[in-house]
Amino acid sequence: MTQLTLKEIARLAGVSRTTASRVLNDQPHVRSELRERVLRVVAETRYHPNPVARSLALQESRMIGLVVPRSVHSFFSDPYFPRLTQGIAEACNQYDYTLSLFLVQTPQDEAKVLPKITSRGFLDGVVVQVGQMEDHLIATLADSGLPMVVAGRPEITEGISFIDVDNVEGARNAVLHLLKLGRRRVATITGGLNTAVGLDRKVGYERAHAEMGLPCDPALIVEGDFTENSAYQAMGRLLQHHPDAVFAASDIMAVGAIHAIQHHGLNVPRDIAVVGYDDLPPALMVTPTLTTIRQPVRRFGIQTVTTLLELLKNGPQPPRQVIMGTEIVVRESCGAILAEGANIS
Amino acid sequence: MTQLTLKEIARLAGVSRTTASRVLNDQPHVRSELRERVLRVVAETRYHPNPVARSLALQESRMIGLVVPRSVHSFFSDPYFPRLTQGIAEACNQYDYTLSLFLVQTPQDEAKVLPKITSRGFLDGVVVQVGQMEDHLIATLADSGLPMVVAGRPEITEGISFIDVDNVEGARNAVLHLLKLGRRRVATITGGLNTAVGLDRKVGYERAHAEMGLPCDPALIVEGDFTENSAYQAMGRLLQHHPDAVFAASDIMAVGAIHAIQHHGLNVPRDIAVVGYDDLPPALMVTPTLTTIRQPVRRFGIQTVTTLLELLKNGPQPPRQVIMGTEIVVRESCGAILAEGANIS
DNA sequence: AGTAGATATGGGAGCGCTTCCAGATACACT
DNA sequence: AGTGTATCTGGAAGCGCTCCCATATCTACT
Repeated sequence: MTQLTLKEIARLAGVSRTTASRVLNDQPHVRSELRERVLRVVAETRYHPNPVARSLALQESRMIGLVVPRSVHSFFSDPYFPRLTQGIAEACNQYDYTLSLFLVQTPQDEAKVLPKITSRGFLDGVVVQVGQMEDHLIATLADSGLPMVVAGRPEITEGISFIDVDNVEGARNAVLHLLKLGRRRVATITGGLNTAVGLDRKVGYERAHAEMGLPCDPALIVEGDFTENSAYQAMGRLLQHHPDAVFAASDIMAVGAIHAIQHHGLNVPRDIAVVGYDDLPPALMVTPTLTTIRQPVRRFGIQTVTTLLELLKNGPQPPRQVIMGTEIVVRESCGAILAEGANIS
Repeated sequence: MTQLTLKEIARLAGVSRTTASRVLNDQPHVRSELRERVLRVVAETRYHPNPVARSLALQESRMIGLVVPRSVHSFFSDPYFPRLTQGIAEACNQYDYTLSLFLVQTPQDEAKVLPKITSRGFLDGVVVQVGQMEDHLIATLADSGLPMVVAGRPEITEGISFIDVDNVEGARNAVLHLLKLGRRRVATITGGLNTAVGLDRKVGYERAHAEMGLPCDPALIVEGDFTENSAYQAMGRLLQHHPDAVFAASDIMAVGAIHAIQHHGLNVPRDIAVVGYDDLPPALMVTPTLTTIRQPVRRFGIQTVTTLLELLKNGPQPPRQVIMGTEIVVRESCGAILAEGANIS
């Protein structure tokens, strides 16, 4: 079977390449009779235009890249990355873009992959998942001129479009939930305070107290590092200060906290209520099941793409910075469900 | 800044396009003086050839696709997919290929995405993750002529290259492990027996018995469907037949089985030893920690790519079918670690 | 000095598509 | 019939690269 090209289609339909091209691109100035003839030939031969040639001529590839830097690799152990990818891929399908994936694990990868990403004409735009200490990568991409949207909050936001989840608001709601259930000594195990996420969630904790007109006891704030073990340790220390609730800045840490509480012979949620953050599978595996903050990860991915596409459509313009909300998922560990009021003691 | 092209580079270096191209592609027939001059200009201008134009001229894109059909979406909830992707991406980086991702979730997606995938010149080859009932997709891709490797075992293997993990051997080792620890009433909770994986693991169970010259008691074989709940139910039924060990065809099911055993007041591993399959996070979250079969998922992804690249290099040829081994991860639930010999009762 | 044979060089065509633009055709008027 | 306008049509150039092939240059011979 001879290689199918537009020229061949045109020949078969008895028209010129131009006319055939017009038909394929739904352009005017083609007699409906010819249009039909071309469409029939296309259908019969199952012809599809060569996207590479098309990209070259149009100077746009209809491809966008997703760049995942090495520091994000913790994400491979939680469902964040797959869900994000799913959202992004979904949006790409919808808008007829192709997604290509760049996992940058080593500096060598970076040296190899970055030039490719920024090569003219290869990608129309790029989504970069923010990790830690990736200013360099983001800066390089930013001034390559390639349209870019950052998923997460980059360290420098100047002139950069990004989508972030409102960690302050999420944490605030978590803590507010506990306070409204009548808990009055609400502790927190923070994430690493060298990360934006860790800091934001701590701010949310403080803000909730301020809103309710309650003081924050510094003894009830302990730093963890997002691992279960760090939270287990942290909870051990917290217990000396008799909290009646804990907000852990991640589900994994919440699990660590619950284990610590239980090993001290106390009951969750009766003695100490717990709220986590992320709504990952561990939240359901633990006993009692975990009340937590769910992030709209899939929608987040979609948002990332739609924002990028807007950037593409409208050319260079003021960067867009979108902050998305969260939702609280109430389960057993906060004590809201099992016993109404009885817990307020 | 004017658009950089090969022509421009050639002009700056005072040579022809051809010569410049030769230098960039490490081809002979260029005086070393000229070569250097060109390289210097390239370095100064940070020029990188336009990959799209290159693809068009070379008739190869150096892109491969990863196609994930809708039925694989359970994979989004376990780390299989991220790890596979990681392996694939790693290999792509190494061999200078770009990976593009196609999530085919709906029939509409399929209609939209398939023509794109099979368009001439767009992808050099494709890796298809096998799900359930995807013969159609695989068949379509197969006879589009696009070089293809299937990750997993497709329903029809005729003329198709695929990489699979040896589920029979993995299950066999799991059960052998239990038998060698002296267990004599080893039950199994199988996966859905309408899936290749479910069937293979059951065959492994039987084969282990055959090898040891032991009979299989049909009462000790119960079908689950890979969910925790199905295993919990199954285990309940199994208990009436007094097994002293259980091989569950997935970790999730092993967790269900352990819960059931414990709720009946029995001890794992003393009364009943348990071995799972997959080595997913739940294996570590449960008490006692789970002995299980680990799949080489990342290496699996890499293998998938190297096989595809061989196919690309050597042209159409007999399909390659690779079966990869597994390894057993011994933890507490099988009783091998805590008590040597004491369990043999 | 002359020539075969190797080695360098660059013009030009081609990859498959889009699109400008000039020319052809149709239609409605005076 | 003749002009003007709207509507079609297709040749040709161009997107940025590779590579064939004809030509130019350089060695090492006789």
